[in-house]
Amino acid sequence: MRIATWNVNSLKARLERVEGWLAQASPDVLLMQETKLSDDAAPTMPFRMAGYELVHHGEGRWNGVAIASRVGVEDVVTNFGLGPVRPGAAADDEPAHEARMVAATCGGIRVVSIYAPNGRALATPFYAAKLDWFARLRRWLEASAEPDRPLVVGGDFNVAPADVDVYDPADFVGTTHTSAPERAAFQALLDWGLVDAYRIHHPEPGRYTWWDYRAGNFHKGLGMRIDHLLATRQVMERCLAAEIDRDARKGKLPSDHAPLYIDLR
DNA sequence: ATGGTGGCTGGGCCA
Repeated sequence: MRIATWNVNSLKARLERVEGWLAQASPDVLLMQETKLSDDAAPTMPFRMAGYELVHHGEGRWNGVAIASRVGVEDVVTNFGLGPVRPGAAADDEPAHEARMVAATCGGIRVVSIYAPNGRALATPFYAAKLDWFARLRRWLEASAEPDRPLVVGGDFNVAPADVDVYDPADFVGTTHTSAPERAAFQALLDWGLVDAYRIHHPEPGRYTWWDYRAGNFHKGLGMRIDHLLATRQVMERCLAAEIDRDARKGKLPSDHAPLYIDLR
């Protein structure tokens, strides 16, 4: 069983590339982020034609998460079960106002597709909201999931967990994605009972999932590892491999993220 | 130190 995650940066703009990647990589489950679509604009039919059910949770022009599965979809939960998102609501309003979380059970494994807030800059309300969002994710796991059951939390975490996950830690001092509170929020997920599946299989530095479109950063190798597949022990016991498909970042009009996948026996 | 690219759009905002 292959489970993948990919921040596609607009599923509308990327549909052909996603279809091509499904055909080539043949994942059983694909978690997507930044679909940038409303639910009624979700491309259900193209996925069905490729053999996948599509569960989409979006709000329109920003954010948006989805799960494509060819091994079934059960027990869908969106937005941490808080109800419909309300785009434009105040950041401190409840329920959460952005489409950043959808969960389903696929092939006997609970999968969660998440798109963590970027945070923009330290000492902004957006950064504080990012930390609050991670605290909410952790509380949701405590309330609605079991660390001794098969579970995968995957997506764009917008956190590089360690210095080896960025090309030059000095470049990130005073910025988001590498700050101690963000790393602590990531660690709190591991402490609950999740394992960073890619890092277990790849201790080496210089492995990234995102490269800025600008300044030729991809070709210079200037990236960050901010997309992750975190899995509970029952999944890790079955995990044979974890890979980043860097080739999918190449060519014309790619996403700025590469897909990441794990293979389970 | 700055700006660079891309995807919403239909002017900025966001990443």
